[in-house]
Amino acid sequence: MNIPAKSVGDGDTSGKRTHDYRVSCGSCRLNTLCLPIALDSTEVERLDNIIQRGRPLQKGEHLYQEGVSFSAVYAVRSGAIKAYRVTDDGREQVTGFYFPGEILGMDGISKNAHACSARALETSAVCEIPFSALQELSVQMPDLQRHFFQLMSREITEDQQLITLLSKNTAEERIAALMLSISSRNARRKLSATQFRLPMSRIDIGNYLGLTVETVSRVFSRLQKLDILEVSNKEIKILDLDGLNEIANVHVGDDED
Amino acid sequence: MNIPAKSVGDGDTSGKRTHDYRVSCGSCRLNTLCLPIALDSTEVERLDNIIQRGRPLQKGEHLYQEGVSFSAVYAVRSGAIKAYRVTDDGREQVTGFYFPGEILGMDGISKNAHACSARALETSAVCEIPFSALQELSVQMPDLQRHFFQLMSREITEDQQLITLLSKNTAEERIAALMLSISSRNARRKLSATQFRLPMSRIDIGNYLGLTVETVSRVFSRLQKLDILEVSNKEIKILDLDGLNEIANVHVGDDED
DNA sequence: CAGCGCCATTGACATGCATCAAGCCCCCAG
DNA sequence: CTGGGGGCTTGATGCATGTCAATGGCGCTG
Repeated sequence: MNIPAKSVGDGDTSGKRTHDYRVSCGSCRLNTLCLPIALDSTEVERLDNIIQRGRPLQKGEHLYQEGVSFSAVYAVRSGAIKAYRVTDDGREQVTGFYFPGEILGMDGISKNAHACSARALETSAVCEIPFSALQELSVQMPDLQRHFFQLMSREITEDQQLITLLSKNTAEERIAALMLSISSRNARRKLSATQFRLPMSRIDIGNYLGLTVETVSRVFSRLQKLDILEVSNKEIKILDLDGLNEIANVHVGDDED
Repeated sequence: MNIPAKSVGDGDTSGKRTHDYRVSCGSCRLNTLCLPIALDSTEVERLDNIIQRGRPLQKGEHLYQEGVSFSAVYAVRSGAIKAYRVTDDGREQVTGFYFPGEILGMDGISKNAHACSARALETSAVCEIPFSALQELSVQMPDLQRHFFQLMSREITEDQQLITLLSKNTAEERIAALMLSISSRNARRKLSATQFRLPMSRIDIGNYLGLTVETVSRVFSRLQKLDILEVSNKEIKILDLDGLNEIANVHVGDDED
């Protein structure tokens, strides 16, 4: 709700879907972050032609569900999406949060079926990029192919960072790292790096970071007491970016020899 | 640098190292698991032409190091490779183990520099696949492009499985899952699914699974006491595959209501 | 064959986080 | 304005796993 999809805000659902959800890539504010990066204008136009833009997702609505057949990847235009999978014993594991300009769904390529589910954390607009068309286009546009390889590779390295975080770091370090990640992703979009509203619940944060809600809450309280964060429900203000970095960096050099 | 081009295989080296490192993809025992899958024979030949095969890596030798510029991905032909990154505070995080038929190095694509290091856990043979050539070939061979997308996607979903494991599961469950993973990867290569030698140390296992050596050791002892595994140093025999599966599956349905 | 060093095992103890439980805050509906 | 419910916070307690320490086993080297 704090990031209304441009052109969508009024008279959303019901019959008259004549609204232009059809922001083109060429005019999209995010085209320097998203897929079109590294393409020239005629290429962007061709990419634009394969992309589908639908009505925005309401909070809680699914973009896709684990197991359903894979046909497209998605770019977030506004709002926020969480991806999660359900473990064998029925618990949920959040695997990622996706913000405007970011692309999700690539996990589905390998088995031709989505390996996670994705749902909107708040009202969100999303561009659907049919994968078969993207593949064909990639064959014709090597820059696009390369860029998409890079996007997938980035997803891999980010997952590996999370693995490291989960495997080695304390609750405090994990929360600090997440806050910094959100901060820098905001900065990328020219939003405030020090003040933002978390779109996800404490439960989701804990789930993502391998912690319980209670621990998440306690860590926020502690960081507030240390004057590193100011936390008011979902509203976060980073008061001491250096301090936060220090915590996330596992206090390099804290120990003797 | 540590993988001399294939033209170097015979002739150059002193003595009788006339081994042909020049196994071609067409004749490679692993070609149904590896990159060539889904390609017809003329395509395999073209792929084969870009692949470099060097002398084997000795135990402990690096295949590539974090930070060095990225130029190729690698397929394991024999032996075993571990991938790891070094955290900000200098500790190591193992991010994966790679066995014959598996491909590593895709993390380097996004930044054009390797995001992890890779070193041989035992004497290993590796095929080097120059990435720029692979990209060009992919443009000409859509099946190859698709397959490579799938490989990257598989890496993503596997990382996500590890994330879930680290975030939700107990030490016992993690070890059980790793043993099962190795078991099924052995089976894929037509080796025994129930008896094998671990190429990695307890330290590496613990590091990979977010546990200390001591915990790994204790879990092995416990599983042995339960007659689920027979452990003799690195030699593992799975005595009760179902039992192991049950442990890894987090005892579905163990709790009331 | 002896000695050294690394890896693995085992035990005793410490601790960070989970669990359980209670209460509070905020938002929304009526 | 008032009541209810979900999400968040805070406290008390327990447990799984980390930490520290000692010992054992195996392979390598001279």
